[in-house]
Amino acid sequence: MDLIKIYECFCDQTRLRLLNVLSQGPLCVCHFQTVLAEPQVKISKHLAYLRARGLVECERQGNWVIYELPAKPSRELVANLACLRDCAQEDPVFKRDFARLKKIEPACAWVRAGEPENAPGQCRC
Amino acid sequence: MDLIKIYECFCDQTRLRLLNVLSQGPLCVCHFQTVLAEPQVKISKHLAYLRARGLVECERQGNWVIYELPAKPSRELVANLACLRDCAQEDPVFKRDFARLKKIEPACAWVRAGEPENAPGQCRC
DNA sequence: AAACCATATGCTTATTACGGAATATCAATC
DNA sequence: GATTGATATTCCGTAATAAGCATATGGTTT
Repeated sequence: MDLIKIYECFCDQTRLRLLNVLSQGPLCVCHFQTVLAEPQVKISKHLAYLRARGLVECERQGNWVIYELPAKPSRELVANLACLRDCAQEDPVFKRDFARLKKIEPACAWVRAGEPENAPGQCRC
Repeated sequence: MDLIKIYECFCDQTRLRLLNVLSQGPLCVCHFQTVLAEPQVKISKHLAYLRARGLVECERQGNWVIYELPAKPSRELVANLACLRDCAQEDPVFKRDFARLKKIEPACAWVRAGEPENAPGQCRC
């Protein structure tokens, strides 16, 4: 029963926030730190947790590691992410994350565009 | 963030099975034992877990305790139960539970009908 | 190669979760 | 009131989780 893995990932607030933000597109770890305003260890560990259960995938690009939702997500994952997205609509925490995400959008445009050659020498967020 | 409580309840297989079966209507504990084919302690504890988080409600009727989904479920709960129902459609474990539920339907008709006066003197399942 | 940056991994502690065996509660019946 | 039936709780051991600190890794730059 693969559903369990999904719900194990969903039952922590930090992970829900990560997944919610990821629904807007790929990001690298430093961006998560800024958007969630949580320490690096915390972000990194929860991403590892998600990765171990197949809820996210990642790819290294130089110093940066880009995380994104699976390219071929299961039916269950799609359904539950949609449900989450729906439920999170009004939640202040999720809304705040989205607001901060919008703010740093310029700084992470190269990720979304898939242009590692445009990555800054140093993190800008 | 109330979503977390929901997902905490969802991340155990026994609880998912309980909720799935409950989606068909109220039942009492002995019925769950038969349908899930799990020991009494296990069923009772997981029902208590669900109750503590508001995912189920219960009412005593003589020797029996009837469990059901909340009369006024939150928007999030409704959405997630629907999603679960959708995802569980083809799962063999859930399907087996439904099959066993159908088998004992006569034995628990009085629960669904809300007729405690028709409860048998002794458990029939 | 040394310094630096972004990210990951041990290690520790506290908390919570799960299961089973035994026992307790609560209600009905004899 | 003693017994029986249905359900809940306690106690135990084990395992998983979450968080922080310190440190390690992998890659880039000088």
